[in-house]
Amino acid sequence: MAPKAYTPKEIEPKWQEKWEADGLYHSDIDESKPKHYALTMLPYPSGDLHIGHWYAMTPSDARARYMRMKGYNVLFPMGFDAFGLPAENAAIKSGIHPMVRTRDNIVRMRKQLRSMGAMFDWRREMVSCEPEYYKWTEWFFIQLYKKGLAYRKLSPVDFCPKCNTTLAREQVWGDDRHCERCSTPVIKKDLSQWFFQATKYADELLSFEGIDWPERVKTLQTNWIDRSEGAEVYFKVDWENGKLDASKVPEPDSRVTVFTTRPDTLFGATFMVFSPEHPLVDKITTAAQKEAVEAYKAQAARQSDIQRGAVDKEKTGVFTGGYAINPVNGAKIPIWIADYVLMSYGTGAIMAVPAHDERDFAFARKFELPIIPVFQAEGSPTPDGATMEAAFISDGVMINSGHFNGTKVNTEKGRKNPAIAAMIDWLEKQGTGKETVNYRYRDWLISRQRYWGSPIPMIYCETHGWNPVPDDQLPVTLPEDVEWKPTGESPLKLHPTWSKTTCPVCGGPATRETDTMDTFMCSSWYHLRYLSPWYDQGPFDPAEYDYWMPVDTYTGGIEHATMHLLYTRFFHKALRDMGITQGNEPMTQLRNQGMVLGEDNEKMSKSRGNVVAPDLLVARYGADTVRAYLMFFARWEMGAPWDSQGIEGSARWVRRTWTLFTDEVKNGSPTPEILRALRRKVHQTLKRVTRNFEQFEFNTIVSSLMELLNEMYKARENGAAGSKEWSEAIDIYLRMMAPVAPHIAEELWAEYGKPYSIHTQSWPKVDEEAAQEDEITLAVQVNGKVRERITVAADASEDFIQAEALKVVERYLEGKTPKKVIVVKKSIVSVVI
RNA sequence: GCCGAAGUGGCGGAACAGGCAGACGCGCACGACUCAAAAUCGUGUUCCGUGAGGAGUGAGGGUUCGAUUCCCUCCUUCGGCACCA
Repeated sequence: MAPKAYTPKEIEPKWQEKWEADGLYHSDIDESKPKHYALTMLPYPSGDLHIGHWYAMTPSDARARYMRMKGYNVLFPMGFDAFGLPAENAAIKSGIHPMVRTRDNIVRMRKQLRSMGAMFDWRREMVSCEPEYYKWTEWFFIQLYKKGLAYRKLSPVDFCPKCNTTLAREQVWGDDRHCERCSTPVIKKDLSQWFFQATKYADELLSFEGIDWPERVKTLQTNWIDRSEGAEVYFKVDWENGKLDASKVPEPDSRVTVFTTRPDTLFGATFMVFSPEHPLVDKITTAAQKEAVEAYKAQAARQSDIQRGAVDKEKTGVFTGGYAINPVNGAKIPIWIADYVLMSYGTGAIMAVPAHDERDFAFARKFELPIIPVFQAEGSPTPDGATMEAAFISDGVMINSGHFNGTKVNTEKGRKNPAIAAMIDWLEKQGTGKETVNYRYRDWLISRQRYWGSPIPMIYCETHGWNPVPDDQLPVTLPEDVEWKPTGESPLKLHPTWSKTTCPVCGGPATRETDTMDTFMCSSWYHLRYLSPWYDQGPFDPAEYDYWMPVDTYTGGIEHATMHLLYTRFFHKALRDMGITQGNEPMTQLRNQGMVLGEDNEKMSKSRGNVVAPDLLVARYGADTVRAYLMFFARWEMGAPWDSQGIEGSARWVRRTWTLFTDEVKNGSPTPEILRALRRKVHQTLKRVTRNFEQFEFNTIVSSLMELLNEMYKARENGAAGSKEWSEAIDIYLRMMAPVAPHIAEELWAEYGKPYSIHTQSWPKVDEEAAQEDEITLAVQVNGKVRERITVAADASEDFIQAEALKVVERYLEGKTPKKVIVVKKSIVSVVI
């Protein structure tokens, strides 16, 4: 009998339909089983499923399937992150409504997702642009607002003067920072926008206690938040020329606050630098300096922080004509503006200590400002500020610092540095400063001047200010009858009636917020909507929450390390403090996959023409082969360039499995050794594959199965087919293969008359005894070089092994007695002469 | 500049906890089958050397009987941040 042909085109849709019809992958609360919530990052419905989606999702699916076979009640949902810029830009170009386009794309992508044969529970699908979903996105906004975590403030944004709109960061192109649409250079503009106070949680976000996340992600988040310890110091500032009084502690309304990590160097502050955007600049600038200051401000406004930050840039700046009083010594120091001070970090103003800061040093030398060293290396001659060649930054003792002289200075930050501790104590006693922690992390800017996003459910009334839309009026839905104008103005703003409403307080005429929310807001809680997308009494059913949360395993790309993952953690913690969620973290375990590059080793992109289309691969090889190859061809967390030849190997493996399992069984008369060797290989493989699944080592899962298959071919040659050991091998092999290649495993399982479905079977148990070796080959080293090998019984004594080893390497011993012989059981004998 | 990850055959990669480097696969070579080719099957495939043997996991050093694995210095590539006060 010739083997049946392997026809994935028939087998795969057949099982996909049956699984669907049987609800095989429905996950429901079952208190009798431990739960496992496996989550993979949801796609943006761009139109077609990319090979990158497959690379992210199929190993995650395989592991979810493995967990299910291990006895867990597994939830593995899928949905769409459906709001966002591309759909809106396409609408402006083509006139097709984003909702129409997005829904079309989702229909197509759903079909493509189904072709993967993943165990998604489609009853739990969520789509973030549907009103049933964004109703709750709005609701969450209101909860955060009510908790005092949402606020409005003026914030500089990139603005295109020609299109008359703000631009997202990805819409600003090139080194000259021009508008994506009309190529006009962008400028910065202050707009009043909504923020979430994420910085309130900065310290807590720095703690990763109790979560198993990659070190890499933890480092990225830690660096992103960038906590630094120091002090704020208050300087009295002269903005009505000549009214400075050094003897008085400045009143809050007549002072400027600086943040410094080196308050111990305060005596060396010889000038002050403000960011050009600092609000006090206009007040302190004297008439004589006004022209120069205005010119400098205009020039700085055209640049981004990043351009301004270009490392080796020559220092520039302008004197304002204003002065400040150094609170420690009453010195009158000039105030400059310079673009190396950023409004977005600290307080936008610094005290400049040129003797001990490289940037301040360069600035002082260029503009001939005084340099006063305030500490020096112990026992060395005191440096002269006029002739110093570089800022001094190491351990030492304080000098030129009044009663602080002699205090030790080291390079530690914060109170670990005795000089800093002493200065902070003194500042706090004087009321001219206090210990402070500063973060690079900023509050989360929520507002987008765009149509295709969740509306911000706020209403503005002339008399009652901002108020949230009442709950019973949620969701605020997007109007459909809008015009797409290439002016860049949000259609919500242009709509004749949409923004007109009544004030929830007084019932008088009021206007809606026409900005929409950042789409990261949608993705900060989608894992909660999956729990019960049908639920309408709240964002999720608490019963489902109690059973499934937290997410046990979250998988996705590293590119979300600082944005999405940080927002989600913040969101969860904020909700926790409102009693909406429980526990400190939303996701217990995180794993990141790498990227599939094009065959040219470059990032895949349409313009490069190196995109690999999964649909074509499925048509040619079947989903099982594509899945197997994606798991096999690279270390998952690393990724690798695509290899269109390489997939042939996985295709061969799948076909060879098919051939072996459907081919005529030749009954033979195998020796007991052959059968024992077969069992040994089966259980050794099972042991490895189990470990590999636990540790996300997908590539070696497939290679172990390939090895076992090769071994089974040999065993069959030797007559093993038909034995009970052979049957066991088939059974265990298929169970191990099922998470990787679910269709062929199901088909062959049925072929053997085993009970449907293989995907509800349990994961096999390792027979440790069967996995043991009878004989062991040891390498024998002489002075670190492998010279011979010996094969001994597994239970051979150490003395016996040593004697055997010395016998075979006699000719390498040069007649000497070995100084030392080390026997490492099961592996090596090391002889030292 | 700072922080992080990674460097192993022609290629992707393997090596559980410091113990035989190169599993598995691609590619390539040779052979079988075929009129021929594809597919399939078999054999070989780190480098140098006919050989015995020698070298070898980015480079150099160290610890150790023994290092891809641990430590130090350096180089390269990739990612993040970047005048962060």
